[in-house]
Amino acid sequence: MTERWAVAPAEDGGVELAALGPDGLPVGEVRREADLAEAVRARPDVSRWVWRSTSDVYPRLLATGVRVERCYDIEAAESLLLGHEGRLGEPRSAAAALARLRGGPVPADPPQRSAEPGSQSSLFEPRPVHVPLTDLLAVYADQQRRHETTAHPERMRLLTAAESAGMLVAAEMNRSGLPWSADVHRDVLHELLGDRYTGGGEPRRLAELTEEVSAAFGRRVRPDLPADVVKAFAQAGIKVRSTRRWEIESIGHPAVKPLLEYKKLYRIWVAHGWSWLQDWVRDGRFRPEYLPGGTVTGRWVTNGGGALQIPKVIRRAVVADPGWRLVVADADQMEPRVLAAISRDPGLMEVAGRESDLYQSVSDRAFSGDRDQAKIAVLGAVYGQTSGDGLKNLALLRRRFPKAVAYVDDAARAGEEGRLVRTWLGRTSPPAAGAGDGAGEEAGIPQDDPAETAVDQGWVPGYASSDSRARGRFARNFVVQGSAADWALLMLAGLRRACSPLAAELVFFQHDEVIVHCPAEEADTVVAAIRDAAELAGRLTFGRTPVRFPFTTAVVQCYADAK
DNA sequence: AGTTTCGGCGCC
DNA sequence: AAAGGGCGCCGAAACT
Repeated sequence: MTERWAVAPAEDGGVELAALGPDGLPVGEVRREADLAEAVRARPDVSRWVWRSTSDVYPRLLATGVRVERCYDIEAAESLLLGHEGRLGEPRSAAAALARLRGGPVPADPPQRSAEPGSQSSLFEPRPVHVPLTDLLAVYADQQRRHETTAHPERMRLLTAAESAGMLVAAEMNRSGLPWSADVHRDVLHELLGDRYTGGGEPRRLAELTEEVSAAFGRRVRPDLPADVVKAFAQAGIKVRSTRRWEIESIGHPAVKPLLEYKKLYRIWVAHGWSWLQDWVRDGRFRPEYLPGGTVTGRWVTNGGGALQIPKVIRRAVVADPGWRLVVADADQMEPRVLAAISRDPGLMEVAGRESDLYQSVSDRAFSGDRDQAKIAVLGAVYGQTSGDGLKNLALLRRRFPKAVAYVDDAARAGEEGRLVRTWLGRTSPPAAGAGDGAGEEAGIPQDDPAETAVDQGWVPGYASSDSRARGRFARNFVVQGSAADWALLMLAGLRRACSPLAAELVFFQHDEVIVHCPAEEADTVVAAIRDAAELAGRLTFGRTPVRFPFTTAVVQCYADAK
C-alpha cells in the first residue's frame, strides 16, 4: 500500500485534503475537514503525506501523538530544486514557487527567526503566506516535472525524499529532546569553574586564573580581551599577531599556561555554563531546534543551544533515563569512505571495502604505515590544504589513489572557475557571488564591475585570485562533505524506520553520529538497526559499491562513557 | 541604545 | 610565503 495524500491546514483552522494518484495528480475533489491531526490519524494507510512544510505541519501532529511514515516537504524540495537550477538565493517558499509558476510578483521569504530558548518549536511563528491546497498541488506537479530535468532524476527524487525524511526526524527530535541531567551538569561546572559567583561575575576558578596571568605579566591583564593580551605580550618583548592557541602555546612565558587554561574554561562558562543550562534544559531534556539542510552542504545546524558543539567534558550530563540506555553510534572515517564511493577510485574503494581502520590501510599502502601522515593527507585532500605536510603528502596520495584525488581536484577547479558543483544526489553549491546571469542575485544589488573586482582582489591573468582559490577549497570540500550528508540522511531515515515499532527514540544527530535513547532490552536491536541502516544507506545513495560504512557503537548510560 | 562584526573556540 | 572545509556561540569592539 503506497497511498499518497496531500494535506494543508486551512486558514479557518480546518484542513484540506486530497488523494493523489500514481502520477502525483489529485484523484477526485479536495476535501475539507475540521481537524488536521484527526484527518491524518484517520488515514493510517497513507504512506506519504505531501505538505508545504514539515516544520509547520508535523509538530501539530506530534503534539497529539500522530506520527507519519513518510512525507514530501514542498518547500525543502523547492530549495533543492532551485539549487540544482543554479538559482539558490531566490525565494523558496511555496508562495514564491507558485508566483513563479503563475507569473505574479514573487514574495520574499519571511526572515529567519533567531534562537529563542525554550520556545515550543514553530507553533507561534508568524504565519507564512497561506497557499490553498489546489495551488500547492500545482507547485507539487511542477516540482515533479523539474525533478525529471535534472542530471540524475532518480537521484534528485531520492534527495528530496531524504531531505523530507530528515525533516520528520528533526521534528521528532525537537520534540523528544536529549536526556540531560542538570544536576550532573552543575557538578561538572562546579568541578571545572568553582563557585559560580565571586562578586565580579567570573566564577572562582576563572578569577584565580586571571590573577595568575596578571601576576605573570606584572600588571593587570584581562585574559578574555585579545587586544589586552597582545599588548601585554608586546610589553614583555614578545610579538604575537593574535592570541590563538596555536600561536601562543609554544611561547616560553609564564603567562601562557594559565592563559590557555583560562581560554578553555572561559569557553565552557560562556557557551555551556549555568545560563545555558537555565535557558535550554527543562524537565530533564535539552531541546535544541534542529534545522536539516541548514548549511549549503546539507549538514544540519541547530537554531540555538549549540547542540552540535557540545564540549566533550559537558557530555557527562547526557544521561539515560532509569532502565534506559543511550546507543551512541559514530560512523568510522565517513568522509574518505564517501570519497571512495563517489570517485570510484579502485584503490580507495578496496580499502574502504573493509571495516577496519581506513587511515591505517591508506598508510600501509602509501605512507609506510604512518597513520597520522595518511590521515593528514586524506583530510588535506578533502579540505584543500595548500601548505605544510598536507601538500607534500598529497603527492603520495595522488600516486596511489589517482581517481580519488582527481575527483576533488576537478571539483576545486570547477569552484575556482565559478562553476556549480553537486553532491552525489544532486545538492548543489551556491553560485559564486557576481557569477551567472543575475538570476541568483539579490534584487536591487548591482553586479560588480568585473574589471574593478579583479583589481580589488589582486587578480592577475593566469592566476587564481585568493577569492577563487577559496571557492576552490569550498567546492573541493563540498562534494565530499555534502555527499556524506546525503548518505547520512538516508541512514537516518532507515534508522527512524527501524525504531518506529520500538520504544526507542532518536535523540541526537551530529553529521556522522547518532544517539538513540531506548529501554535497555532494546539496545541490541538498535545496534543492529544502525548497522543495517548504514549499509542500506550506502547502497541507496551510491548504488552498487564495495564501500562499507561501519559504525562504532557503544551502549551506555552516559554519553561521556561512549568514547 | 541598538545592531553588526570580530576574535576565539567548541563540534564534525 | 602561502589561511584546510562546514557550522554556532558568546562577549567585546566597532558601527550607526
